[in-house]
Order: sequence, then C-alpha cells, then structure tokens
Amino acid sequence: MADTYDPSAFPPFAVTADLVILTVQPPTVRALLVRRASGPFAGSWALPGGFVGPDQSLADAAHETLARKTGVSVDATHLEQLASFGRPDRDPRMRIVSVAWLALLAEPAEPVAGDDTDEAQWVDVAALDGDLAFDHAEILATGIERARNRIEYTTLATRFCGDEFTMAELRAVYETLWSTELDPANFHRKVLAIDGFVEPTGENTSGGRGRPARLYRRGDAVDLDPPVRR
Amino acid sequence: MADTYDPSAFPPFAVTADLVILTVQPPTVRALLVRRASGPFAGSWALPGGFVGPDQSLADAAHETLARKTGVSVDATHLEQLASFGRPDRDPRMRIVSVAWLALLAEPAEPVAGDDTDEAQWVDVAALDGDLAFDHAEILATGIERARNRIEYTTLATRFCGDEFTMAELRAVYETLWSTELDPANFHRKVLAIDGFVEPTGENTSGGRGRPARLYRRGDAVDLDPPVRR
DNA sequence: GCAATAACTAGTCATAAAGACAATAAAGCA
DNA sequence: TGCTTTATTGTCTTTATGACTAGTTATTGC
Repeated sequence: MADTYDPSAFPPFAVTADLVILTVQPPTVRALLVRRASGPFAGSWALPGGFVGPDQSLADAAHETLARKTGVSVDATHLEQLASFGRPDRDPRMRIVSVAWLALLAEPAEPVAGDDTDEAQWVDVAALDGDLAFDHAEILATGIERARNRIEYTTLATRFCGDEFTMAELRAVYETLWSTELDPANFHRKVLAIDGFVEPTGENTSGGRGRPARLYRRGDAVDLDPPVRR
Repeated sequence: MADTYDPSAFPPFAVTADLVILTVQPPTVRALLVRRASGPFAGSWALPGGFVGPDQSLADAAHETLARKTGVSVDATHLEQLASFGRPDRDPRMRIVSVAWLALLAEPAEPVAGDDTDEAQWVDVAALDGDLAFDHAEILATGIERARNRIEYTTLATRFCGDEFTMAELRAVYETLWSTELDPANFHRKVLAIDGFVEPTGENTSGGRGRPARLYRRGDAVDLDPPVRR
C-alpha cells in the first residue's frame, strides 16, 4: 500500500455486503432475493445486502444481513466470502464496492421483509433471465458456480440438507446443482467410503413410499478425499 | 442493498488493491514485497499495492500495481482476485478495505522500486515469520494457500514456468509448493495423459548433466481433468 | 391379508487410474 | 570405454470407478 495518503484526497467509496443466499429444493436451486421498492432498478430483484458500518468488519456486515433477512442461526448456515465487485459505474448514485458473500442454507426459512420494506422471496434461479438490479446477475452467477464447485471437494453439500437426511436427499443436492443424474448405488458406496462425510444416526425414515432409508448427519470432515467427481 | 442512502452519512472508506505476487524458484516460493519507508510499520515488509482510483475498476487497479512493480507484460502473468480484507482496525490511519489479488509469475523480473521509494524485493516466504505490515501476513498466507490449491485443479502451475519448460521443472513447481516429492515417472505419465495441459515443442534441452529433457509449452486447457492429486 | 410397487442397500464384474518400482535411453565425464 | 546422471518407458499391483444385478423392507391398492 502506498505510504502517501490523505483521506480527503480520495473520493468517498461506500462498501456494501451483498449476499448470495442459496438453498436447494430439488429440482430447483433457489436464491433469496429482495424486490427493490424504490431507487434505481425499482421493481427489480436484487441481492439482499447492506452497507458496512464504520466500525464493522466485513464478515459482521454479512452476518447481520443474513440474520436480518433469514432469522436463521449462524450455526445452521455456511457463510463464506465470494468476491468483490467494484466497477465504477455499477451503481448510478455513487461509487460502491460490493463485497459479496455466499450463504448455504438447508431449509428456506421464511424470508423477512427488510426495514426498507422490500419484499423478500425465494426465487428459482433457473426462472431468472439475468434481469437483476445492478451487477447482481453476475454476482449471483458467481455464487452458484462457487457452490457447484465447492460440493465437489468439500462436505458443503450437507449444508443444503437438514440436521438429519437420507442418502437420496444428499444425492438430490448434487443432482440438482449439477443437473446430472448419479447412480444411487454407486453414490451410496462412495459417500460412505469417505471418512467423516456423513455419520449414521441409527434412525430410519418412515411414512414414505418404498423401503425406509437410513438417516445420516454431517460428519466432522470439511474436505472430501477423494472428491465427488461430477 | 439498502435503498436509503446518503453519501455523507457514511464514513470515508478507502479501497486499495494489494497484491500477492508469487514465483517459484525451487526449492523456494518467493513473494514480491516492499519494505515500508515511512508511516505505520515503517521498516516492515508489506505487499505492494495502491489505492483504487475514483474511476478505476478493481481489476485495473491491480493491473496497474502489478505493472508498476514488475514491469512484466500482462500476458505472461496470471492475475486473479483473492479476497477482501476489511477489519476496522487493520490500518491505524483510516478505514481501508483491501481487495487482494494473486499474481503468478514465471521469472522473477527485476522488481522496480516504487515512486514512494520503497525498496522492492523477492523474498522467500519460508523465511518470513509472519512479521508483515498490517494484516498482510494473513493475506499472503491466503494467497499461498490459493496457489497450492489452484495447481491441483487447473493448469496454473505452468504459469510458474517459462515459455518452454521440462517435465522436471513443472514437477519441481508442484514439489516446491506442496512440500512433497512426486515420482518422476508417474508424474510424467499423468501430465501427458491430461489433454491440453502441455504440448511438446520438439526441442530438447542440452548442456545439462544426464539425458536431455524434452521441452514443453503450455497447452490450451485451463482446468485439469483429472486433477493432479497431492 | 397379499401381491404389486417403490425405494434403499449390497454385491459383482469389467475397466480405468494410481502407486511402486524396474528397465532402458541419452547425454557428459573420467 | 565404462561410469554417472537424468529422462523416459514399461510392468505389475492395488485401488477406484461405472454399469449392472440382486436382495431387502417398507407402503399401497386390491
């Protein structure tokens, strides 16, 4: 960083935390979006977000927005930094740099309308034709692509499942995000072969059609070795 | 993003682009660092960087800093966004959000001292004990970790080699970054089996000890399939 | 109740990839 | 010439993957 500096010599940048909040509801991938009530792009869908406060860390700003929109506990969520977007003209009002975050949720908690009265809603990302406010379509695409890659090498796919889930539910997460079909038998064998990916609860499902499935919970592992190839 | 806004209602944020510029000189990994001449952390090593200009994109700011410090052509370099760092107290002077970038270079171009008269130098990252200015040790560690992961799934390892390189040189990049030894025969077979990773030039090395090695150049592939496992 | 059905789980076999290691090739050098 | 060094090829074993078959265990509809 340069040594010379003078706060007033630099134009005012604002910094926001914008969130790509994803959930998988087979056969759809859904993002939590807000409909802008006013200002530029009024009426368009946008990513939920908020300005980073003067004494607030970037992560805190992201957590705050997530809690405000979903009310979901931090434990039940995976939240990671995605990338920053800062084209000079991305917001017509002023120079705003957006630090984007990716959140992965199991259940679509009822979205909470913001104090800015924007309508919040889970939207099937396949139904969007890229008509989001600002450069949010690009940010959303980056987030989805990140999620698609993450589940290959990490255990994050389990974040889209509840605390207890069946092998078929976990497989549906992969199939939905990757738009592929995976062989149930081979998937089953492979997942169980990865140490710490899932742990059996000892319980079974009941009430469904067909043979009840065993229930599993998340294991301790973070990275998948070997990875689950696409 | 919130609809309500008022530029003056927000404290002045400054945004910088800070670069983790890496090269591999087996058996060392080197980063291009500058020694701070004045200001906070005077005398300490720091990452090269600069403020993002009022009408400058984040990427342009990164490219500019890279060119200023290395003089290396953009073509010969891989430059990707790493992450953003914005703890409120990371700079004692004012609120600064750093968008960090990762650059991978083949040859250690002679570093160029900045106009701020900071001394620039390639430093063996193993010799640093984390005593960098600001939170730059954390940023550097993030960059090295990113590079270590990237060469597993992408062809970026070739970015650390010159335009023409031998299989042993490419292998040394992996061995240096991963601190492992790889079997020469198996590595050779594996690299050639990946379509578009490297292409033979038809030339051989000469003058060294032992059998001359074939020379290769980068192929067209970006991702490695299958990956080179650690 | 009793098939029929759906869904999960286990097993088999052929193929492909990876790891260990031996063997050969092509230079320089004493 | 023969030894050393490094590069490349080849072989064998083990392991992982993919396609497929068969068995298990529940619910659903006569």
